[in-house]
Amino acid sequence: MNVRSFCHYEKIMSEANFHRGEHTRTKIIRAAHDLFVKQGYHGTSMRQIASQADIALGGLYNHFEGKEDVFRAVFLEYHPYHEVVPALLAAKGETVEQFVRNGVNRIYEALDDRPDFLNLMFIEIVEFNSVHTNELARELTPVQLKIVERVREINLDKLRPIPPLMLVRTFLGLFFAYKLTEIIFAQPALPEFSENDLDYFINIYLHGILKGNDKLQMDVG
Amino acid sequence: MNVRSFCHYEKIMSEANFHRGEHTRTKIIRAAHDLFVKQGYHGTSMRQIASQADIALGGLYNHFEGKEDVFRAVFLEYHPYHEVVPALLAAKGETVEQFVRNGVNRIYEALDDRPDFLNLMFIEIVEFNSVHTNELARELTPVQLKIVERVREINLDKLRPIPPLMLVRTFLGLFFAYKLTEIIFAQPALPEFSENDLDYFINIYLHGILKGNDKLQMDVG
DNA sequence: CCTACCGATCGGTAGG
DNA sequence: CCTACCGATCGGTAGG
Repeated sequence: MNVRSFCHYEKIMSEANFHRGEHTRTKIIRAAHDLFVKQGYHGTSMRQIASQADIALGGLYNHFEGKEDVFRAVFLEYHPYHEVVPALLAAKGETVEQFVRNGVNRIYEALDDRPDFLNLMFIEIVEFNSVHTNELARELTPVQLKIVERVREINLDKLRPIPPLMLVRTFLGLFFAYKLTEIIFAQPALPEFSENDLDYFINIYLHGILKGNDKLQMDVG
Repeated sequence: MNVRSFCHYEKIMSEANFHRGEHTRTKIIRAAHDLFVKQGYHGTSMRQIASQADIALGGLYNHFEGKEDVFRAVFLEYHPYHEVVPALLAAKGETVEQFVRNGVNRIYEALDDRPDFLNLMFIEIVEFNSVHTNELARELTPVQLKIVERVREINLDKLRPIPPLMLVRTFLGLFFAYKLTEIIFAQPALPEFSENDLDYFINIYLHGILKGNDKLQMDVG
């Protein structure tokens, strides 16, 4: 939880008030998140957020400096890295293939509750020219290093020569490729893509990073 | 050019006026596109669009029913499929690898002038819940079939068993993976990613779809 | 009668 | 944390 530096007028605050304030702030962020991913940034008004969070419009400004500040908090609080980084660090397996499949499963399950996590990133890119994304990238540099270290611990004998960071980047790219092409190709009227579509992406990726003629353990293709 | 069905009241129109009207419509779409990709949908006002197109606000409504109608026209006119589909159909090569590399180059060059083509798709997804994307997907079904036919003409001996449509989908996913992870990982303050980053994605993809132990002709990894 | 626009203004809402 | 407002601007439309 952040320091409540947004409360300029409160010099002294009781424990009870502090927790009440934190709770309100959390309510606002959740309400704002739901509205932003559904309606976009400019499409969502401060009045809607206030109403959804069960406070008056003016009350928002006790917790946030303005609309962009609300979005920034939502973005930092709901960014998928909260799920993705622990999943990457916790992934286990004896071979690279097992590691990748385990990592995919962990991430897939962690993001399953939030099918619209991409919307948050898209809003940030189009409405704020990725300024918060860049801010986050700077802050997460040590985390990147930690992940790279973790990758180096794996037995990479069977891996083609690919820099660890590029390995992580292409791995995450897998999900973007899958999700975005699903949106592009999908036609709600027609029968859905089969459920093992993601498997094609995974297997192509695994064949792509592994050496030569080893057959994958759980190949579907 | 589309039929000007938006002018319900026009029963007869002279050639000169028709072309003047078409030109104005084109100017509006270009102006709106530039503003939308820079500022988002709700972030762009009809007044800004009119101003940028050098006409009065009221004049917009002689060409479009409203703001959403303007965006729809921009989306259909500037969607990357205009560049991507011809590039895919025109790709040449004697091996799958040559085909893929040629296709990548054609698409890369065609989209080079429009680094923000993703923004248009992102706005559509977050602001309109992909309704225009779905509309487009339905209209482009025959085009999909044409591309799949084209893929079948290629010598696919060296290819792992992957359905042609999945081949096309993962191929396009390549660009999304590259572009989006570039945004996520990039830090303007730090030295840029090297210029051959895309090559890693391409080579992983090629290794991923091709059989066994064949060495790629132009491998960098 | 038409097309292509204008200046002015409508009812509501924006962030603060 | 609320009520009561502000300057400005929103998308869209009026008559001419």
